Amino acid sequence: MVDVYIEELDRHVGDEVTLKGWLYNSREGGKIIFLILRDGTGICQCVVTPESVSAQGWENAKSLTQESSFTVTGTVRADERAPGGYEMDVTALDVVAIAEEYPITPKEHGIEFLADRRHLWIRSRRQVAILRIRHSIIRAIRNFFDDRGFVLFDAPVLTPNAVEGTSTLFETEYFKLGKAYLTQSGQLYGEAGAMALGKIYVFGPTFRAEESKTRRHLTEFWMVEPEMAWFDLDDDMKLAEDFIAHIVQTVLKERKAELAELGRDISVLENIVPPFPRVSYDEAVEMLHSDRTAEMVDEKQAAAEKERTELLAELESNAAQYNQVKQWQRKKFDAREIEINNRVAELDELLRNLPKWKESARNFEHGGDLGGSDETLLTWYFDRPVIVHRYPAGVKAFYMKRDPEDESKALAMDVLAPEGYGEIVGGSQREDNLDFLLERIEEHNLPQDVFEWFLDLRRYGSVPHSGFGLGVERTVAWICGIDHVRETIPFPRLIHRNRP
RNA sequence: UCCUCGGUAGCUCAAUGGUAGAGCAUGCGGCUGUUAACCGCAGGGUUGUAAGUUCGAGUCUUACCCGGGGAGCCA
Repeated sequence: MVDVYIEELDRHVGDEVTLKGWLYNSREGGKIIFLILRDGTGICQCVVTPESVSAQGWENAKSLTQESSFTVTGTVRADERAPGGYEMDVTALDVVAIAEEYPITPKEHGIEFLADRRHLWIRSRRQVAILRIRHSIIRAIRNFFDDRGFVLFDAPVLTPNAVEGTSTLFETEYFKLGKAYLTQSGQLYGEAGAMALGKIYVFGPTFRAEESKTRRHLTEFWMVEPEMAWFDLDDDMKLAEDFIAHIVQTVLKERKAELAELGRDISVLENIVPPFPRVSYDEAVEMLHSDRTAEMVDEKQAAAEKERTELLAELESNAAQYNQVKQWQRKKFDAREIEINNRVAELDELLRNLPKWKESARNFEHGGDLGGSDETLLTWYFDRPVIVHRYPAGVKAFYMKRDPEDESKALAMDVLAPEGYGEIVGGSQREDNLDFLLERIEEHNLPQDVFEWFLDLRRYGSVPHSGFGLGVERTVAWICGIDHVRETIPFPRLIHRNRP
């Protein structure tokens, strides 16, 4: 008898094997029980009848509650009807632990309820799929850099100062040395690493104490930050697009089943190959001002209104039939009503926002930073991530190098993911001239003394260098096609939540 | 910090100012191929908190608490 995982069942058709796991769901039909077993690698329907198992085995099967742990032995059989494609005809079943009444039922739940039970929620198929994709993404990130001669370079989490002097950071007392802060970026340390090792990447958790309450923000998130000596902005952009394409193509290769579980449209991801379109800030502003952008907003508006009307018509028609149909049909109607109400609420919000987006794009003032809606509109032009480069220096960090061809611009670039996911990468060529950097520090009213070590990097053999940061959770959300980063990390830290 | 939406059964949601409901979950009964199984029965409520208007408040008003979405900022 051999113990196997559900993901290995395809190699054991016809064999008698043992599965170990938890009861995901069950259906009982008098003299037959269907047990849906999950083991972390997948789910498998196990069929039990009084003839197939001992009297004790039959009693065991009947006693199982949702999430009870148990082991089953039986013969593996391919079955078209089964989720996952394989079923087991059970010959023996042992209970390990009967679960108390499990709070997360196979029906719908609200986000607060689920977040309070995140330690259990991660057992759900959807969450398992997301976390497995996250794992593949992180492995793809490390492989990409490792295969190209980058050295992993860990930056400290506790730092004595704010990197960019702008964001609000988590603060703590550090013995007799005064305040210390949780890092908001490993970048400055990464620059030191690049001067020592050539090409490095910092990979770790990052903290922001801003009160951002949106689907794109966590207070604790993971960021990977490559930093390369002898790279200019063009090299930086080329690396970023190869990097992102590599991540997406790796997930497509390794996690087809999980993407299917999430209902992700694969064809959208298959487009993600280099080269990515490059748009300068100046061009981006022109695009925002263009008639084409206004038209696209109008088209979206019309499509949203049409969908809204159709959904409401369906709701009305269902309500009219409600009293004449069978009970099972009523349940379908009830479920559909919730679905429609949610979608209509989404559409209503979109319809409220679109006119504002249109206005804001039309009236965008050259020199300002791109807002969230402006970024979204820009991504509508392309079927893959778009790189926006050469932003006004005023809206970017002090350490970014000015464009020699236009001193008002910084050699910065952001990569915006399609489908409204927005900024997943931010990077730049760094200022390598000591005097210019000193000027910037003064302009930004930053304390020079805490940056002395950083200035040393320019004093002792300064070279052109560049780097960028990629937000892991935003990347996971985009690739998975899910609408909130809180589902992309095992235990999300949000402004109103730090437990479990 | 600001804007906006919400809080009704364990869960997801209904309920013109007029007797608080449904589905799921739970318990019991039925059913040998179910796919969020189905059919029947049962138990289950201080409508977020406090005050106010009213003959009467889940519903209207005010304040507060908690949460969702968004702005700013950013990955």
